[in-house]
Amino acid sequence: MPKAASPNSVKRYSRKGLTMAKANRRGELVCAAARLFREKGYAATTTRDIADAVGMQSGSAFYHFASKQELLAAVMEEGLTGGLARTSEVMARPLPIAEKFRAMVRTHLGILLEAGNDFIPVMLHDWGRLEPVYKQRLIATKDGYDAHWHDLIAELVRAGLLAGDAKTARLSILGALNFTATWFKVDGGVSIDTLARRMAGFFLRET
Amino acid sequence: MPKAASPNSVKRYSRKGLTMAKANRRGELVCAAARLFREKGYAATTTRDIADAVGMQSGSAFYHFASKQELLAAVMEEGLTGGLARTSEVMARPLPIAEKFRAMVRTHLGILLEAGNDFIPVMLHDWGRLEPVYKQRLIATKDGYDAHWHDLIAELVRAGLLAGDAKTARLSILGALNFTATWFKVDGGVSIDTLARRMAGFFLRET
DNA sequence: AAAAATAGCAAGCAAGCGCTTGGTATTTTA
DNA sequence: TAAAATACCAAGCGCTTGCTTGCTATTTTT
Repeated sequence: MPKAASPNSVKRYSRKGLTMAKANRRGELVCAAARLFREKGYAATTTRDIADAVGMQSGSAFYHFASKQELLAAVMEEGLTGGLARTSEVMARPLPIAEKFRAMVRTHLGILLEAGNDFIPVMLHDWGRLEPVYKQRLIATKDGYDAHWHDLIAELVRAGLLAGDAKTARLSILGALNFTATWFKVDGGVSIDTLARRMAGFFLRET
Repeated sequence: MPKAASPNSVKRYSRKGLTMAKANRRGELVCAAARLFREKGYAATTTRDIADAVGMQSGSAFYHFASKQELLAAVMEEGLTGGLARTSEVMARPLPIAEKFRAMVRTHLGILLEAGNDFIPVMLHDWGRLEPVYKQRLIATKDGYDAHWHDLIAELVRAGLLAGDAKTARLSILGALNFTATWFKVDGGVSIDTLARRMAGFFLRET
């Protein structure tokens, strides 16, 4: 039985070790899925929509992904990997803590709002639609992400630059930042840079 | 042709003029739909799920609602009407502005997090799945809701109790509050009262 | 008491869904 | 250069979906 060889899911789509979406057909599917999931939601997006968006027959997408769930997981993993990389880089900068906070706010808003960055918004909106087995595969990366914010905000509270307890501060700040994904429009008059400066200024207690 | 008379959609389900869900069969459908839409999302919830939840045949729900979209609109309208009533009552109280802010934060968190209040969370999550014609019917109520927060926060900024410009403050605060709907668990150790006090304290600049 | 309105049930239809299958052209490896 | 792997296409299968239809039992109105 010469069964067709399908590499289906264990497949690198990177260049020089760095995650680089859209480098091949599989990456195109992930990007198209991310865009459509963000626009219409996971459940309301059909696998035909996604295949059409990259000029494929609807069944052909299942050569690259075993299921629609695996595609959703790939979208979120792309977002988490890219976001964690950007965030780690900012955290490693030798900056005064208030400046680091401003840079982190700007970076997080970039991850959420910059054109083409649909991955994390999909995760924020459709995390509940991802089956538990796929969630587990992402939680480690997700925790690494949160840890950076945990450390950053704990230090800001200790320095008296944020009010209240660290947990309330973290949940409030990340809630406010994440919620921008639901209302921010690229052509809405305010740039990401400006929004980041204003929001950081709203939270920080300058001394 | 003795066409069956179906009152479908123009139908009051109130008692003594006050919106009182679950008072009749139609109200039961709205509440069941709200719970299921919140748990699984609008698109992933079937009309059979909803009918089953109230012990109806799947087709019978369409005696009360012309379409699944009308059911979604009814869920959101129930949330907006109830939320606006609670919010207006708080705004009318003769309180010092900082106390009024604390009361508004508590009320808003109640609308989002109290058991059985699934309506506004559905609106926050699935607003994008509502067809434009239904959106327009809700926007007036939605604006009345926002106006209260607009006035409240403008006054707080003028009084020096909130930092930054009023728009940034409003978007940040409402973002932080609304995002609690995605992570708050009733059995998560912290009560709504406590959370409200902490979040209000995080935002306010006490003088 | 007749008529009409209310609130369903039982059955099912057409369209759309995720996914599978058998095959093929091209590229890569042995 | 033969064999194997890659990256699809064309067709369609079985199931689920929102919604419709014809009918009936009960309550309300005239």
